[in-house]
Amino acid sequence: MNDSKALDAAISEVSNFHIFSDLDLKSVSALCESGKIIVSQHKEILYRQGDPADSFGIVLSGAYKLSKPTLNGEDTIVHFSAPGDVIGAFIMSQHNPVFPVSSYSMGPSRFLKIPRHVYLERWKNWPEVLFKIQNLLSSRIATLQAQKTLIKAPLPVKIAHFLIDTLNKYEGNSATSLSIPITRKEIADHFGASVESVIRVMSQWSKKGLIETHSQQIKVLKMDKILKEMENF
Amino acid sequence: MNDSKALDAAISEVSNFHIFSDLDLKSVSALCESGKIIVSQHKEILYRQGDPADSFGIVLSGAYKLSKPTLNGEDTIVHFSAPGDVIGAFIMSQHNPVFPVSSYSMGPSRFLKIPRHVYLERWKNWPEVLFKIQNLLSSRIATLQAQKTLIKAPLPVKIAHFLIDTLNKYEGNSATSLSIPITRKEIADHFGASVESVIRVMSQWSKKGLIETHSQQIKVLKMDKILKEMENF
DNA sequence: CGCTCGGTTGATGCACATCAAAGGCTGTGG
DNA sequence: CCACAGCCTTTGATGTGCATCAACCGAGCG
Repeated sequence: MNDSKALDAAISEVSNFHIFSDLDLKSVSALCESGKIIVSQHKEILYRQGDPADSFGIVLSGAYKLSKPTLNGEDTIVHFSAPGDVIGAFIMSQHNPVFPVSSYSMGPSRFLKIPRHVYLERWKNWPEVLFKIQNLLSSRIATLQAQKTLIKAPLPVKIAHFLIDTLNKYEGNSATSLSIPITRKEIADHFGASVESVIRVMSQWSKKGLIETHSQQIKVLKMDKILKEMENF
Repeated sequence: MNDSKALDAAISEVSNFHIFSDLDLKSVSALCESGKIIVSQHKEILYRQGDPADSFGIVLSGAYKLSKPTLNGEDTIVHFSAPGDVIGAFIMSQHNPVFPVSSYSMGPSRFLKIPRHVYLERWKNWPEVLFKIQNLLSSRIATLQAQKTLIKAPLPVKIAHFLIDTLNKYEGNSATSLSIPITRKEIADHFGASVESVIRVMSQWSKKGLIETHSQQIKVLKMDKILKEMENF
């Protein structure tokens, strides 16, 4: 088996992420003990909402979307997880935790899955780590709150914000092209809009040459004009 | 000065809250060192968004709303804080933190304000406490996510949910009457709706005898019918 | 080759927003 | 003590952004 070799590789990978930024390799290994690397293709399910949560983990590469069905059966996308994001750690300390949302891979992705007992035995008693998780949580709250200030904005403004934010998050500040595949439906589900409306906005932009998409890879051609869109409210 | 006496009283008060539930009085005192009790009347500002955050604290009684201006100058209410809620703790560990939202009292309220250095020296190094804060944060995320599943729901459904949730949160499960004053504008700002629309929904309910309001105190008369409203989607 | 999935487009309707006007209530200052 | 301003609520008239419904196309795929 080269399972343990793969795990070692993953450990050196995660040690670069912010959450482990000032820990040595040995500590990181301890935190990732019994970790398993999950490799997902496009649109595979990682965790199903309602299932008992006996593991959590860290996104290594690609992306996962967290979604929750609405009352009438549709889906709402609650969060897009980028590499370095922790999924499920926040609920590990509950008694018999259950996943509050489902997680699906977006394009080929990798995830380091760690059993719950490692959380309870190691993570939970390690102040520095708790602390880092707290930071992750609070930045996630900040994101959700920032999104809330857009509720009254018209759809094009929301989509423009989404594009800019997602570019920053996944590709860094100066990037213009999104490597993870995102469908219009997913954008719609993120805002509670309809696919058709999202399409109408984005195909306008395509026609005007502001953006370009090839098989779900979105590319921003005229960043300045997209930024202009954001100002309409 | 009976400042210290008042502080002692507040400390025994907070020690009942969930966040301190399994700490002894001495520990709680240590965590609340140099705390000051802030007494607010209706609609007074506690923290202003953008101001440097050199303190944080715990809601003792009443309620505070956390709001953030939208891009065009209006307000979005991001969270209602009940007694026992911690305000601002999540950002204490940033360098030169700044409040991401403004906080206003709703009706007469009291707040135990604790200087930032106490957080950095005591709270931050106390695993059990970090842990409790993590729980608070994750339940706040759960709330925000749950709200997100309502984006597509029609306004009456949203308002019904709001009433039920707020009743549970502030008054407990079986209560029917909200003691904190909430205006229709505040409900509207919570959803990004217009005051008029909220009024139209709620005055229908008033006419049908489902609810009753006297000077911003909302009372639910026919809980079952309100629960029915929630099912329309 | 038929199937599903993502994208697209047009026609129609509705749930809200917006605008406008008014009355009650509270506090404030002349 | 009255006038006035500000806030909250209300109601009606009008407009519009977006959902919904329906149909179609192209691409990948078992």
